[in-house]
Amino acid sequence: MGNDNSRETVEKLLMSAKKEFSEKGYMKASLRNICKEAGVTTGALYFFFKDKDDLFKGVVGGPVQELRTCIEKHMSEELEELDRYRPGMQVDLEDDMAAATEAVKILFKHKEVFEILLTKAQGSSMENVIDDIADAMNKHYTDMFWNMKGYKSRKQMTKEDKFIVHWMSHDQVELFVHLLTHCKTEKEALKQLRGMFSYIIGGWFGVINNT
Amino acid sequence: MGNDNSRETVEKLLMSAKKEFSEKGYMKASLRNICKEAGVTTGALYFFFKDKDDLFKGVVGGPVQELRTCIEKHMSEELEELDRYRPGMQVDLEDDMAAATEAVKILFKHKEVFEILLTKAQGSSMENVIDDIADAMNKHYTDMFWNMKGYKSRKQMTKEDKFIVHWMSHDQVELFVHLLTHCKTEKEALKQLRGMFSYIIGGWFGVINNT
Amino acid sequence: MGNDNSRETVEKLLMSAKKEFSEKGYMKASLRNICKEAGVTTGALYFFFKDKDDLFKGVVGGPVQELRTCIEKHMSEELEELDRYRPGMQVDLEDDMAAATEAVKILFKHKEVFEILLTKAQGSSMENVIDDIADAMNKHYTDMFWNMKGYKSRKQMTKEDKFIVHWMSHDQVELFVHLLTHCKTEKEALKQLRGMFSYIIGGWFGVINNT
Amino acid sequence: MGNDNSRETVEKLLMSAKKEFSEKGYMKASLRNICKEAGVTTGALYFFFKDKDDLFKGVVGGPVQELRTCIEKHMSEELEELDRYRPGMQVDLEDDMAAATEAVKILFKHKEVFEILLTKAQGSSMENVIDDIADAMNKHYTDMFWNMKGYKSRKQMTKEDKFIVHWMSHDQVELFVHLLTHCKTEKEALKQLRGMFSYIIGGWFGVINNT
DNA sequence: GATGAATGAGTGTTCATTCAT
DNA sequence: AATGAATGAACACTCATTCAT
Repeated sequence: MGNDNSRETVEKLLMSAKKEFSEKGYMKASLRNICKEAGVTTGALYFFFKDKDDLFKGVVGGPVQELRTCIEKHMSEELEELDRYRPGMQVDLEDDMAAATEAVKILFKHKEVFEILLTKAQGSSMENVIDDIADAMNKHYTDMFWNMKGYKSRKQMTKEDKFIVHWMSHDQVELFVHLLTHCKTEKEALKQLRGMFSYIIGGWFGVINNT
Repeated sequence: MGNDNSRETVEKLLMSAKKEFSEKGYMKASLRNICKEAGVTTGALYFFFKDKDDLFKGVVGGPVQELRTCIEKHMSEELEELDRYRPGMQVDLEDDMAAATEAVKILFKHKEVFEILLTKAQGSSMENVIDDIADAMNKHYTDMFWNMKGYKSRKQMTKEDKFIVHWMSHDQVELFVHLLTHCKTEKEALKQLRGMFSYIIGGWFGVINNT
Repeated sequence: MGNDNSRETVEKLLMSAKKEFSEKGYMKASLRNICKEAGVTTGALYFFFKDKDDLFKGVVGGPVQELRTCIEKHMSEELEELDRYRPGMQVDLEDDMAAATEAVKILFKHKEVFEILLTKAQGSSMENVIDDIADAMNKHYTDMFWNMKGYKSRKQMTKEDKFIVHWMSHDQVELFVHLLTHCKTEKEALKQLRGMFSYIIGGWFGVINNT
Repeated sequence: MGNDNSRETVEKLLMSAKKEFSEKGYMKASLRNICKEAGVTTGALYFFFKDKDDLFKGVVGGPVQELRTCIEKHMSEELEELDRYRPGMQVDLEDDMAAATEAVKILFKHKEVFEILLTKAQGSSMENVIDDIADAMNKHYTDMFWNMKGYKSRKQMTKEDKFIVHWMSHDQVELFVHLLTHCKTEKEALKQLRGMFSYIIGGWFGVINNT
């Protein structure tokens, strides 16, 4: 079990699946096609993967995990920094930029996979991963928000505060999606990153000052 | 021609289709189910609609047109206003808010339809309507941008300028999507609207000043 | 009943049907298409024609009758002539040619219809008309045969005689089919007719002399 | 690969398909019926055959190939013989008869299949095989014709010559069709063959001498 | 005379999945 | 570890035909 032959089969299957999912999306992808392209029978596929959804997870699972880890690391670092923040202080963007740069690098390292995940996952069990990530970021940005607002704790936040933070978290994710789908290379994406940060930061201060 | 009976049949079909598309998305929706639910045979459906896609258009076409008209009206008005703008001037948000309010009202008037369009249209010929709308807005915001930047014309814009404007146009749309999918009622959405505008406007000035 | 309006409707229907049958053949022809092309509803079609097959007869019936009449006339004339025939006599081809010429003229007068009948009637009740005509000719040629052979009556014919006469009758028909489907105009067909008669006549004498 | 079970399934499918095509023709044949009759599901059919047309080819392909091979062999042999021919010579029919006999044997070995091919193939990709065969024979008989006519080459042939040769080639095929559809057994067909050859040969000489 | 609506059985085809070997 | 065969339900769509109005 797990010898070189089987590893090779799995590899061929994943390659072929990535191609098919990328071209047709999860729903229209045909397992038959994937197997034919991989030079393998359907039976073989079902030996390694429970079902279509499991195969999909096989394709996108790794990169997604990598990204999640990166984000979690970033979020805990930023929280520490937050403790040193006092209202009126100029926020140091450099750390954020470093984190975002790292994220962009991961995104482009697995460009095809993330494109599948972002625009072709409908019907699979992972069609909501991005929302999940946004939700995770929401918790983080919530803390950031009341801190910057000068609130004593999360409990002081109004319903409107919560809503706008949720949107901003979501939009943060959307920014990365946009970079991935509108830049051809990592280099190009990194070049645009700073400009987009101006927008996000501007938005944050717009919110902080006006509500 | 188009007597009460047939109108009723079409109506039942559209109701049933709306429900099915809403629950399963365009691709997984079954015409058989739709007909059964409407108490009608498949043949009847095909008397009124060319095919699955035509039925989908029947469901979403009207509201989409309504929204398009609203947006076009708004964009031409805003352009007129732009002629009076001078760098450094405080932008009057009231007109924008009025337009956005109108859009939100349309969105919530056909909430179910727009939700289908936004998240369940994959596979249909209308899967890109939102992107199309964003593109239309892009042209508009491009003009707004170089004007606010103090450029003489669109030609002075750099590649980075164009990219960021594209993103902001896209994000404008995303804002409405967010309102639609995260607010239960029109009333709630309108209440959040002002806060979100702070974000967008803040973002715009962040970009204008920093690039 | 039978006013100008209804006549016009029938005419439009027949035109449209001819076109559709010609393009797709009886089986693949769609009554829906025929009606749409004619600018008429299905109900109207069913007022004038019993069913699909009846419509087909409406299209091809007239020309077929015309051809049948022509053939019958020819066959009775030829029989009279036959009474004057004695073994060894040179057969006068002129009468045959005249008859054949007349037949070719009818065929090309309704070229499209006969092409339908010959190559696109499969599935309709008239798919065997040509065989029927061949059978009718068979009776005629049978008489001609035993006469030329010097037999006293039809009863002297062997099984082989009957078979070959059947074939020759059938082939006579096939000749006309070939002219119709391989010549563009009546003029061209008539030009080829004489050469083809050499073949048929040669065949007849080959049979008469060798069996 | 291709074990006894699967071979058996294919065999049942082909039997059942042959029966259905024979009874209803290609177009009206129902794959569902074929599968039901074969005691197999539609999925099984589609495992072995690409589509309806492929199944049809599966039924008729073998016999057609056999016939084609036979004809090609015959035509090259006859061409060699032609080199020894001088105008006025008596043509030796024995070789032709031998070839025709072989063809008839093939035809009756697969009687049902050839009947399908000749009268029930409309709509399939093989609806023109017989015409194709006739065309192949046309090339062959063209060479034979100008040789017998005493022409130096094919280029001396007139438009009328070409037309009549085309017809004779076509008629040669028609002869076999007639034998197949009007004789019950191979034995009976072979008995009639000689008589029919008298006709064809007579026809050829009629043409050669009179044009 | 003719319409517009509706029927309902039928089509070929595709699918993810299973399982004996 | 992998094959090849088979399942069976589902799919969108088309058809000739009917009939109340």
